[in-house]
This record gives sequence, C-alpha cells and structure tokens, in this order.
Amino acid sequence: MGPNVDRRPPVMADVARLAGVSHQTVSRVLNDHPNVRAETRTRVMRAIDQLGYRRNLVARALVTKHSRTLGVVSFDTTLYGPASTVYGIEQAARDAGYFVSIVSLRTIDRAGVNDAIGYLAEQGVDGIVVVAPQRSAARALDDLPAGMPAVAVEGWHQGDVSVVSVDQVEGARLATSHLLELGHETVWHVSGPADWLEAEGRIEGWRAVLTAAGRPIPGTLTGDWSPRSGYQAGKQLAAMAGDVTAVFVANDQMALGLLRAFTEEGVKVPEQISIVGFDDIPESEFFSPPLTTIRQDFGAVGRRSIDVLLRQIESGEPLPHERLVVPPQFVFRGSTAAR
Amino acid sequence: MGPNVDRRPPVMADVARLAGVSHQTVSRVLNDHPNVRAETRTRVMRAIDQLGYRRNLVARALVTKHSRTLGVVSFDTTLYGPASTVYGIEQAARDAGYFVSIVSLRTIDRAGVNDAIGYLAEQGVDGIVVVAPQRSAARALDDLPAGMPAVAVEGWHQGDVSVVSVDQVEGARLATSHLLELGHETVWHVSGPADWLEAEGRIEGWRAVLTAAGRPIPGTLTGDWSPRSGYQAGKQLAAMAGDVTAVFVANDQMALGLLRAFTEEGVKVPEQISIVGFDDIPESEFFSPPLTTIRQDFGAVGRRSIDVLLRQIESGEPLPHERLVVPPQFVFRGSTAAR
DNA sequence: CCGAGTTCTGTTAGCGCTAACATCGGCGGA
DNA sequence: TCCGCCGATGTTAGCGCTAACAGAACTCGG
Repeated sequence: MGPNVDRRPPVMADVARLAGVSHQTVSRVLNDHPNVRAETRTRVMRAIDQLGYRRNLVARALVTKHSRTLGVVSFDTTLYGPASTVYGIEQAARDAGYFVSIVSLRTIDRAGVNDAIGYLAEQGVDGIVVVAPQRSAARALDDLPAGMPAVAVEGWHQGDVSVVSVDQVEGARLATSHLLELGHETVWHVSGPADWLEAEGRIEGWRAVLTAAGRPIPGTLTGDWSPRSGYQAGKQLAAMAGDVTAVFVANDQMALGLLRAFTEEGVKVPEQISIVGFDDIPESEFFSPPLTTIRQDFGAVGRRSIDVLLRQIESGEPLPHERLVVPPQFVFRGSTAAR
Repeated sequence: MGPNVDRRPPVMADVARLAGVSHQTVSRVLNDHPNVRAETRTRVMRAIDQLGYRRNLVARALVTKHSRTLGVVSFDTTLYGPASTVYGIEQAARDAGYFVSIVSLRTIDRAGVNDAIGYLAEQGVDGIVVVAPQRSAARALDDLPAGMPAVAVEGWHQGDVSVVSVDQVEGARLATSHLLELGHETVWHVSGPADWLEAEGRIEGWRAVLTAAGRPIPGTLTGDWSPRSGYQAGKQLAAMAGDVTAVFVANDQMALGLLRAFTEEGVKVPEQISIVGFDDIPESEFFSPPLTTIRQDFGAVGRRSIDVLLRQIESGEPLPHERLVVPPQFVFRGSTAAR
C-alpha cells in the first residue's frame, strides 16, 4: 500500500512532487528559509512525514563544505579521565548541533595521531579535538592539514594550536602544600609515566612547593597510572616507613594501589603515612580511608575545548591561539592527617 | 611557491592534470583497480603526494551510498562498562575500516534513542550499534528506519534485531553458587536499578540458584550502580549483621560502597560477611580486601557486535537475527570465605 | 490602475566523486 | 594480413543537495 513500495528511501524530489512544489522549496522549508508561505510550508511538511523522508546530510555536506561533524582523537577511552573528557566533548558538541566522530588510539605516538587526523580530514570533519596527554602525541599537531581548525586537550602549550587543560601544576601545589601544612617534613611523590604532560606538570608543582619551603626533595617513584603500579610503589614506600610520612600520588588509581600495599604491610593511613591522590574518581570517596585528592573537572575541559573549536570554525579565519586553564579543586577526606 | 597557492584543497581533477591522466584513472589508482599500468600508478601517486591530495570521502559516500561509518548510541560513557564496550566497538570497527560516530545520551528513554538513531541515519551511517541497557531504550529499536542494519548490545532479546550481550544470568549464578558452596545458608543481593536489563538478569540468576538449592530468598536492596548507593545498602546490611553472612552485589562500584560501610561499622570482610561483585573493574583487585567478582569481557562484546553488524551490512540483505552471548568469568579473590 | 519594490517559487549549475560505457592500441591466431 | 579480444584509459552522466539567479505573483503609493 502507499506510493512507497520501492525500497529506495525517498529523496527531496519525491517530497517535492508529492507536495506539488519544486525541490528547492522543500530545501527551503528544511533550512527554515524565511521566504516560504506558511501554507506551502505545511504542505511540504505533510509530504515529508507522509513519505518518512529524511534529508541526506552527505549530499548537503558535499555542497556546503560543512559536515557539522567534529573529529576526536583520544587515547584509551577506558580510563576515567579520557572517558570523561570525551563525554564532555560529545555533549557540548551535540548541544551545538555537531556530530562527533571518534578515533581511540591503542598506543599513542606521532604517526598514529597523524593517521587518525588524516582519516578524519578525509571524512570531512569541520574541526578536530586531540586529547594529547603525551609529548609525542602533542607534537603530531604540528602537521595538521592546513586550515583545519583544531584544539588540543591536556596538551602542550607551545606550537600552533589552542590548548585547554586542567592546571596540573597548581593541582600538585595544592596537594603538596596541604601535606606540608599538616606538619610533614617533606612529601614523597609517585609520578605518572615519563613523557606524559600531566605527569610532568604534577612533578613540577610538587617540586616547586618543596623548593619554596626549603624542604628536601626525595627521589620520585614512577608508575604507569594503574593500581598495580601504585601497589608496587606502595610496597617500596612501606619498606621505608618511618622515613616516609606523606605521599602525593599522581592519580587516584595508583593511590588505591598504595592503600592496598600499606594495608598488607600494616602501615596505617593516615596515622603513619598521609596520602593525597589526583583526579577524584567516583570511587575515591569510598576507599578505606576515603581519599584526599585533587578534583579535575573533565566535563568543563570538554565544554571549553568545544567552545574554542567552534569559535574557530564559525569565524572561518585562523584565530589567535588561546591557552585555557581549568582550575583544579582540593578535596579533603580521610587519607591525610597532621604529623 | 608551487602551484598550490590557493587555499582550496586539491581535488581529483588537480591530481589528474598534474599526472597527465584523467580523473577516472586517479580514482582507479586510489581504489586499487587492477587495470592500471604500474608506471601510470606511480605517476599518479607522485602527483598525489606532491599536491598533498586527500580524497573527499563525502563525495565518495554520495555516489557509493556507503559512508563506511557506523553509528553508536550509548548511555553515560563515563561508566566503566559502557566506556569499555564503546572502546571495543571502536577498535573493532576501525580494524574493519569503518569510522565510528557516537551519540552519548544523558538520559536514556525511547524518544532520546529514537532521535539519536534519526540523526545518525541522516548522517548516512551504514549501520547502528545501540548500547541499550534499559528496557525503555531497547524498545526504541522497534522503530528503526527500514533497512538499517543494527545490533543491540546488552539489550533485549525479543524484537527485530540481533543482540550481543554478556550472560548476566549465568554470571549471577556463578556468584551465588560460589557463596553457597562456601557454606553460607543464603545470599543477599544488592541489585541495580529497576528497568535495567543487566540488573534484572542478575536478580534472575541469583534467585534461580537460591530456589534450586531450596534456600530462603531475602528481599533485595536496590542501588543505582554508584558507590554511594552501595554504601547506603551496606549500612542497612551492617545493621543486620549476624543474619547476613553473604552478599552478591550487582556491580563492583557498589561493592566498594559496601566495603566502606562495613569498615565503618566494624563488620569484617570476609570473616563476618562475604561479598561478591560484578564487572571486575581494574580497581577491584586492590580493594581491601581484594574483591571476588564476575568478569565481563566488554572488549569481546564490542568485537562480536561489530562482527554481527558488518555481516549484515556487507550481505546487503536482512539476515536472521542472532543472539550472541559472551560468557562471564568467575574471579576468586579475598572478599569471600567459608562460613 | 500602473510601475516599482517585495515576497515567493522555479530553473540551472555544480559540489567531488564513481559507475558505466566508449575508445584505443597492441597482441596472437587464422 | 586481418580480425577479435583484452587491457588500459578516457568520456559522460548522475548521486542528492544548495547557491545563485530568473521569473512569477503580490503588495502599495501616487
């Protein structure tokens, strides 16, 4: 029954024929062009849903040169941080009427990021967000296709693109100062892996506070963000209990590993050792003890980056590069106590 | 310098002119058509990278009617489960040469899912994966655009689409049997929110084992997957300590909440109460005590769903609907002990 | 009641690509 | 030598849409 027996989906011309107008008028209705008579508009609308017509955005993109799609390149979107950032990006993009096409890299290196950007460019995205937490990845932004609007998240501040990030250095300062104020002689640090910008920023802030206070700077232990690596660091630190009274851990997952190692070794937190984490993942509040940590507002980072990117896209001109910094927030819980 | 001073990116015709061939020959080279002389091919290739040409996949999609893009509709990709599933989907899709366009819903209801599917359809995706953990969302699959290949993940098994999911019922059976084998009289359950299919499946498996063993079936406590809701349930359960010796919690995050509540109330795990979680998030191994849980292979779910979807897309015909089930895996750790 | 301006609607061209068909040259067999 | 065939390349048309212009219909003041 009905005229739509063939399987081929209806096109604008079909709607036009049914409504007794030209396809251009249908186009006008769809694009809210002002100069369409109200009666014509409703006639077209009726035809549209009679046929179940949906416009073909591919054809539209071909002629307008705008796909209203944004590309996102990220790394391991299984982790809480990247996952939250990407979520924030997607929400903000969709609120602005854009789609999001995601490439999630297994390993992050310049070539991989470049490939991803290349694919996205072929696909006709209007702009690209690169969540580039590593030096090597951030550098890939240097050879973006000419004229492609882009923004880096958690990336490097030098180079040719705008960057949006949480102030890692400030976060580390907050954490370290807190421990010093509690009366600890110095603060140890379990850092993230080398080459990660966040890891570097946190080391920098930690060291800066210690230096300013004239405290000794212990050697850092290095983890890979995983609870297991924190556990291993915890074992080492536990062996030095007595010397160590305060630890700033570069993320909450590793802090959990430390907590576990300390429990096994009979080291009491916060009585013997105080711990501060970083991220404030949803679990942290329910660790034993609840974790004092630094909250990062990943949602805000996502939204700000889309703001910057859309401004670039919609201006059509290369804009001066911005560096937007989202402040971190100190969250006091039970894993830290006065010496 | 060079011929490429204008800002407009080069098109196939530009390459053709430079290589001294027709644009069709360039197209043939790009698509690995066999009938191109080796020398011509290299000449074209040289022209391509001399100009920095990238093909326009939008134009290609318009004529081939295939965008090589898959749509994914999901819910709160901040959670470990959805995030991991989406990651698996994206990896599998890219390995197969497809892009992934994501819509991440804030709230999940039939209308929202429908809108999302509609947008994706306009955008010209070749197929859609709906991560539909709730009844209401799963139902939206009933009104997919005609002929659109689709697959549901963690969704309902009735209706018109293929479904890939972890066997929730079996997972719950594993957890509950384990506790019974340890000598517990019965097993309490902290379930996920109503309307969630996973929550229902876990209740079903739990209840089935208890019934089969002729044990009393305690009333369930209901959480919302968050650690906080687990914490609240834990407080209630702690008040009943003595009666309660074993709890099967519907996910690891809530189990963490229970652990915290029990610690606060002085209830020892596993000495007084045994706990089994569900998911095996990376943190679970480092809880105190390490959590006995049921592992879901989210990566496998993602891959299988892409398999099913691509088979549909590439056959071009509506295929019979499949129901693929990924087995869960029992992981024994320190939060359970013999009565 | 006419012409100038304003709506509204239609016609044409073309986005960048691939499919389909046309053409051309060279090769082997009768 | 000529024909037929096949491999390599070119030409043409058109995917579904919007931009740009052309034309029709309607307004309104003098």
